[in-house]
Amino acid sequence: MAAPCLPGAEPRAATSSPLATREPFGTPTNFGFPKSVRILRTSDFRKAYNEGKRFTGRCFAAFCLRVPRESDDGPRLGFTVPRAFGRAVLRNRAKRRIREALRVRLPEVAPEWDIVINPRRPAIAAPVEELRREVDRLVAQCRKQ
RNA sequence: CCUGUUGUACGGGUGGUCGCUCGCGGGCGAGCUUUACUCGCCGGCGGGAGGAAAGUCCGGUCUCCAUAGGGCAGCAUGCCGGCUAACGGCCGGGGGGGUUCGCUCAAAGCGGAUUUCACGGAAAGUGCCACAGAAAAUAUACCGCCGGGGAUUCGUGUGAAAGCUCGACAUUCUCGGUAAGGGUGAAAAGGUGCGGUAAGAGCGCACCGCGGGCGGAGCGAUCCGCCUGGCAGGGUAAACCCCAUGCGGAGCAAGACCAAAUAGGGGAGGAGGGGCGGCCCGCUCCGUUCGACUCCCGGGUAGGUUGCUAGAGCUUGGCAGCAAUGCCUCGCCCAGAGGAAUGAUCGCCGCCUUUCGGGGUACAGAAACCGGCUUACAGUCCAGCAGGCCCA
RNA sequence: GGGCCGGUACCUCAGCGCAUAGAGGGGCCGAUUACUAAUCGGCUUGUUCUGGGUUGGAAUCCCAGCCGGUCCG
Repeated sequence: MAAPCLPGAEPRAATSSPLATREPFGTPTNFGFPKSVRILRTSDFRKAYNEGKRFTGRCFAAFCLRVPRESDDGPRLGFTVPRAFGRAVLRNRAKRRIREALRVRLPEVAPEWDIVINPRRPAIAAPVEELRREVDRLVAQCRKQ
């Protein structure tokens, strides 16, 4: 493979960050994931589960809730992995892989969304391309206009 | 050299890109009159999972409840000595059991190697011991053996006979002696041998075992020797229990501070209630006028800071000790998150495997912190032991 | 961070030191019926979760482990 990573998803995202220098094999740059864009409160999780729109894939289920916000610190993201999913190593791996796949696409999502992700078992071993495809479908639903 | 096993050390390396979190110092901006301080943004440097972080089976540190106090109950531990902050852990020693080898004709015994043991008490008491067996815990009825007496039958002597005398390899009754033997059973009231006897028996003797005493060695468990007693008396305490020792209870969601939330709203009960745990005592706080506390209705907050990581810490060298470990010394700072970071992805190299396309690379993720134990684990290094092959 | 409970046939369970480890359901075979269901008769099945230990003897007692469930803060 001459250009092994990111066949389709990468180029237009990079344009939104003028300071980023383009690396030859780089994934999109300049997309942090600080605490301010994470869902941290139990009440926020509750609301997303009860009122959010459900989006189901093979590797995860997502609950998306449109929240009116005056400031533009959205969109926000949260993860829930139950104990029944597996041991701690597996829970962490599933969560981290989905988070990284979604992190680089976050600027495309409209800021008014709260998204809660429930990973599923296949996310532990699924190839990266499959994860990116599912993230594509999720982002398409919550895209910025 | 290969395989197995036990212990020990390690448990992929390197580079690119994009992130997360903590710390350090820098620039810019804002709050403030300025310093200080706080907040935001930007880029820089440094740290960032384990040997088991796991299971939560033990022990502690720490915090609050009284400076953690007395008794009962409960739980745990249980040969001896040492180590340790402590332990149910570790080290060393003793004793018992198993396996194996040697001495020996063999057994017993002795010695070596290896392995294993929750190894206080069954002469404080209670319970239980199926089946089999005469008997399963008080030892003694039964069978058997032996002796005395009687009856039957037969024989013998005498006699006319009845009967009497003596005897028997027989059958049976009765009185007594005895505990050697009695198919069993996991276990049978010391064992073996000789003597002894009507038959027998520690009845006597020798050796072994056991109890008691004395002496010696050892800190001690215990070992060795001598004297003495004919023998105490089954097993089971991972059955109840007894003895000794230890344990107060809860746990970082412990606990402390700040902010927010207010009204001590309405109603009913009410002399006791809380700290306090299974119970009692004791201590302490609040209350019986101004009403503690409990219940119901209604309402509010469930955010931040701290505890939070420099420690029974790691490491270099030396000394003491058989060792566990301790002491001295050189150097080091090594995660502190909080819906929970420590990652994702792409190369190259290493290792294993291959049907030459490739595939695989263990067990596993800190949650206040330490010391153990246990369990999981691809592969690699070293050492010990066992087995096999090759060379000399 | 703590407490408690369970694991026995394919399933649901009983059994509390001396059993050939049972019951119900299921399954299989046969009878009945034109056929099926129901009914009746017979048969089938255990590493008692695993590994040690105590005992003469363990599903049962003790220890360790594995798995599952549940409760409290």
